[in-house]
Amino acid sequence: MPPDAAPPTPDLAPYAEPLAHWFEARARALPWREDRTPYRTWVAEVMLQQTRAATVVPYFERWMARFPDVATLAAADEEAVLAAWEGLGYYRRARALHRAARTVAAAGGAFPGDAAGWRALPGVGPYTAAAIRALAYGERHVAVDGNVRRVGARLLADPAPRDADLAAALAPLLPTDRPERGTEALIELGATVCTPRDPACDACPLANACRARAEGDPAAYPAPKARPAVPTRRRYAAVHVDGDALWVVRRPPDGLLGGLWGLPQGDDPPAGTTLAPVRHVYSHFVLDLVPVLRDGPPDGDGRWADPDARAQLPFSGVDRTLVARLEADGHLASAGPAGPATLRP
DNA sequence: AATGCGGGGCT
DNA sequence: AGCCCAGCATT
Repeated sequence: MPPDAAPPTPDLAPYAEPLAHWFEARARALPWREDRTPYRTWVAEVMLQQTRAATVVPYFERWMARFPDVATLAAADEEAVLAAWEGLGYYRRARALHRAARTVAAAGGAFPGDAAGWRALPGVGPYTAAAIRALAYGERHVAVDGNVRRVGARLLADPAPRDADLAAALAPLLPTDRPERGTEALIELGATVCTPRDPACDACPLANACRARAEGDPAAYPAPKARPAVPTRRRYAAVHVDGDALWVVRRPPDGLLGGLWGLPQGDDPPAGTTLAPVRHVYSHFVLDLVPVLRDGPPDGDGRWADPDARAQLPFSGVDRTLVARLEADGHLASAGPAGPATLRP
């Protein structure tokens, strides 16, 4: 071998059992791991799309208490489903989960029997389908998510590996018995040891096989993605108040915050009293939302929401912030713990 | 292949 | 102030 050639791809098979044992000894106790039914695994994997496990845990617990099985979920109102999802983000996931539950229920309540069936459900893509098959059914294959992509990129010292190539290259890491331990171990390793910055290689069961570590700078893999700068948008929220009620509208089902309720927004300033703007940071833009106190009746479709209704309806983060601000500044009555809400010292 | 889609935790 | 997360749907 020439002296400047890259080291050969490591033989990973000897690491399969150490990896599985590492997982059994060190894995975090997460609720969806307690009872690996297809329903629980499916709900967890959809919640975990682009969302950290620690964030998901309380949502998953509440969800399972509220919608313990697919029939219960299918029978629920979309409003209740979105309310249970409020704060988790990417609300299309909740609507897809709900639609898929109704599809499954309409088919007699049985989950799909093969990969193609799972993949056909809304909200189930390549990763989620692979994860459900591996984790809930024990099928032997690697599900490639962001964690596995990073672990694999470092293990092979490949700046931008393709998912299919990675699944094949990492397959030898699945143990002979209960291969799902290996699949989940790779995910767990990426989440807790092989982290994006400052990986804990001393704690890694694969350290001796890792080409990126041998090179000296494992955090250099995978290659960082260029991200466009996020623009700032100024928009206006119409504030109509009637007693303790606030006028709210439902957002269109698709698009940003689809299906959630909130104050009517527009690109142009309506007539009225302008209040201090509320800033909210989304992934792809920064919103400066300017509340405007309006006189007269609202127009268009919507409803009046008193404090109780505001607690029940699904709202986005910025609308929650806005309502809290209006209440704190005395523009809107809140639901006081005792006595009339409008009573002020 | 590129873009839209949340919110939060960490550095 | 970035970065990125147990990704998917759409174009």
